[in-house]
Amino acid sequence: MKAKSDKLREAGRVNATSRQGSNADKGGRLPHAERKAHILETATEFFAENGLTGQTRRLADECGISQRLLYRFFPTKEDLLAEVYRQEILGVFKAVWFADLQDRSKPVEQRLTQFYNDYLRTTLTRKWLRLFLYASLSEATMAPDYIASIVTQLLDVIMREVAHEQGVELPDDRAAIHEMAWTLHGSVSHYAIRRHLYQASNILPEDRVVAMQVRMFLSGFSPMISEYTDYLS
Amino acid sequence: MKAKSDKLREAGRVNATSRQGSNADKGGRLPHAERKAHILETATEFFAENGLTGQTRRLADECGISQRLLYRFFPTKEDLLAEVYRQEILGVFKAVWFADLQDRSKPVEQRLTQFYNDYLRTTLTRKWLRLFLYASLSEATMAPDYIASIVTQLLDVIMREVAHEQGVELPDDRAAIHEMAWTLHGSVSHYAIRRHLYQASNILPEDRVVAMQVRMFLSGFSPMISEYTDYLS
DNA sequence: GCATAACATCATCAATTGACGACAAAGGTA
DNA sequence: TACCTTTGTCGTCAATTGATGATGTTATGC
Repeated sequence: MKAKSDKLREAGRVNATSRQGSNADKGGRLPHAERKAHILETATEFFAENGLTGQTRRLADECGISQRLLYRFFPTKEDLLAEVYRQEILGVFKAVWFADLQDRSKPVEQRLTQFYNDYLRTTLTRKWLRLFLYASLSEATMAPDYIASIVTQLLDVIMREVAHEQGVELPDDRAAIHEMAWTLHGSVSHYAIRRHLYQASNILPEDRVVAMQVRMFLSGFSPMISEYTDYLS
Repeated sequence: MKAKSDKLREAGRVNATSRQGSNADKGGRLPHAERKAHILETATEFFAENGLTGQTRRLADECGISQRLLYRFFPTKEDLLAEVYRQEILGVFKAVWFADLQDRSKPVEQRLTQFYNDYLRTTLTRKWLRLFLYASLSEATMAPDYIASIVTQLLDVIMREVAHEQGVELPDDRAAIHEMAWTLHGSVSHYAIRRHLYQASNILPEDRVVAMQVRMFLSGFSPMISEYTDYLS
């Protein structure tokens, strides 16, 4: 196109100003690492909205580059998807959560509300949830075991801490312990799904919902354990 | 290409012979209504597994018919998808649930466990969940308002019945009431998602999980209401 | 039998889509 | 300036995909 080639030529003549200008909208020439990072960032948003079947041409449009250029950074679309998943899905879990959840100088109700407020804000975002669901629905096994492992460890810690503060003894069945913790964890997760997927309106603010759910979990904790152990006898 | 046209011709012959051979696999000639029902049934399974972007040719293969025949029953793929959604997603809610949930001759714990056991078995199946999630993720607005309306009414009934049995007064805020009921409803729903989507292993049987979750909800009901009303003062 | 309508397939089109070779432009270096 | 590496685009291929006209095939009424 004439307009585009004119713009490029002009950019070559006026060095400093045009470079800064094109850097802002990623329209100009970029070093390898920077361009790749920009593609990954855009691709995350793109696939989260359009699904993993979104087309490379439209992604290239969103990036403001030609479709061919995508293949200079990623050999195939599959590789791009794998990289997005690795960075944006697996890379958001914080190690500090484990430490904070086990800080017994604070009441467990405070620890849980703080954790789940942070979890909702940083992990259960629209972008993360939609990508995760698209990946889970597709047969492509994008290593969900890693996430399962992390969440399982979180559930273990939560149950141990609550049981300790309430002086309740946990059953031996580890699957049962996890299922009890899922009562709270799943409730929070489903709230996020509702909010970001079903476009539900008229929803209370996050911190209010978390406070209610944590309170209910702690109040029902001992009776829930009883329901399980009573059944066995 | 020669190879391709040969393959197609051979496939046609094989189809013809096998059709005449067995009528049990819907391979033969069928009246309009029967064929349409069979297509819808197969399409539900097909799109639930492969997503709404699944191709009409593969669906036709699953049906054991030619791709062209699909368009004798549905003008476009969109129409087929809409019909699947209408019949398999919207058509599974039972009116009897409302009556049973309000039958005060039985304790509310029994009513809730019975309802959610039935809900899990008949509605939150793998097929239903995957289709519903695919539809929710796609921008295609497949009338989620209808489902939202039904679920909202369910939540209203549940909260009213529990509050009545426990002698607790509900707050005025309808959004808050719904959010409290979602604590249980979302927890059960997320259990189904885990089971059918994440292929989670080592999960307790459904009735045990429902019993635990209902028990916890009832035990934490009053403290949850307090958490809400206390905050307002 | 035979006509007719319904059932079903074949062959194909036009648009889409992942992928890639050829080529141009920009920036650094001697 | 001449040269080379890196960045970027154009044009295109082969396979896929939704859709449709032309054609074959079977049941049913007369």
